[in-house]
Amino acid sequence: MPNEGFHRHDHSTCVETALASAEARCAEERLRLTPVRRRILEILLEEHRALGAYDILDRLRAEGMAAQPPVAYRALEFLVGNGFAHRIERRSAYIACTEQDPDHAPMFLICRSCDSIAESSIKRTDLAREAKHAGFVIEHQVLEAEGLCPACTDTAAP
Amino acid sequence: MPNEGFHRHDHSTCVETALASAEARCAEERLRLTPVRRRILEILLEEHRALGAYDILDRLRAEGMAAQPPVAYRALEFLVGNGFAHRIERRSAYIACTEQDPDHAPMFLICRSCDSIAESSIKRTDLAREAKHAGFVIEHQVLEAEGLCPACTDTAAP
DNA sequence: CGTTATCTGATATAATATAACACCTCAAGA
DNA sequence: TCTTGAGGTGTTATATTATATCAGATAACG
Repeated sequence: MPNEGFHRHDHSTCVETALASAEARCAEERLRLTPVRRRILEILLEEHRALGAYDILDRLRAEGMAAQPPVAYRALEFLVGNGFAHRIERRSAYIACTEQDPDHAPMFLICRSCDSIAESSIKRTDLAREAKHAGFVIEHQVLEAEGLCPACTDTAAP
Repeated sequence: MPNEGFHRHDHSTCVETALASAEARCAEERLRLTPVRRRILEILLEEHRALGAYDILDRLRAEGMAAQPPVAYRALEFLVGNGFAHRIERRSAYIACTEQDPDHAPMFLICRSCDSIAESSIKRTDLAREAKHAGFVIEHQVLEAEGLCPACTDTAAP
């Protein structure tokens, strides 16, 4: 299914699967998925929504782990840098990655009413074409759309 | 010219033209382009790059205007809300708008080397099509691409 | 002219993010 | 085996970005 962000699904297995595949890729590419990094990815996967760095720190603190801001920011830098998570700029928040396709750039659909976020995607070339007109070489794309998700279109304030 | 962000141009006239057209539109739509708002728009136009709210406050302070954070944030809210400026999420910064076409969403090309920013654009429908698959209604789009501008492609670090 | 909405000025504080340094650990090379 | 260096963690302190709130001013409009 290309986009399950706004749909129910079996959550415990999806967390396990994603964690396992992250572990596999780290082993393959000699990346160190240390305990803090792994736990933070797991938290993001469990929540299945965007969390602020300080939300994550609260969780870590509750579990007795080290919880100074750099702990979260460093782990998030690793996770985002390696494609295991994304930063949602509009929210200054972080969310686990649910699709990894090198040909597509992630696109996020953020509901202003219920704050749910779905990860969609767009062909990388679609934006690259625009950039090319300006002689610009894209290294990182931010595609975020804010609006109303299917569940909120009827009920939310205008 | 569709995109002059990475090119030289006559700057004093472009500031004047943009200000005049902002004034015209405000008169037309009963929007209040007050002195602070006008001055901040002018600063953004003069700089022709993205400024942080506190950069703007420094400028205001130097000119003897009120310069508490809310002064800038309120004016920026007005300017962004009415399309006279944009917020660059990747930089937590603000830039004057250089194109206004209701059919197109602004797209920003941010050079990671020299930090220049060009405003390009993309058909609104291009992203809306993706969103529609998810039953999502877009109200606001953020399209930002980070990379290297033409002037930096050769010289910048990899 | 009076009323109401909008805007400004100011203080305080919240939320987000980074700098810097000591220490640890583990693998690669001498 | 030693040692050395890169990358990771823990911690303190601080920087940067943004908002809540309330009192007073000004404009819009009947």
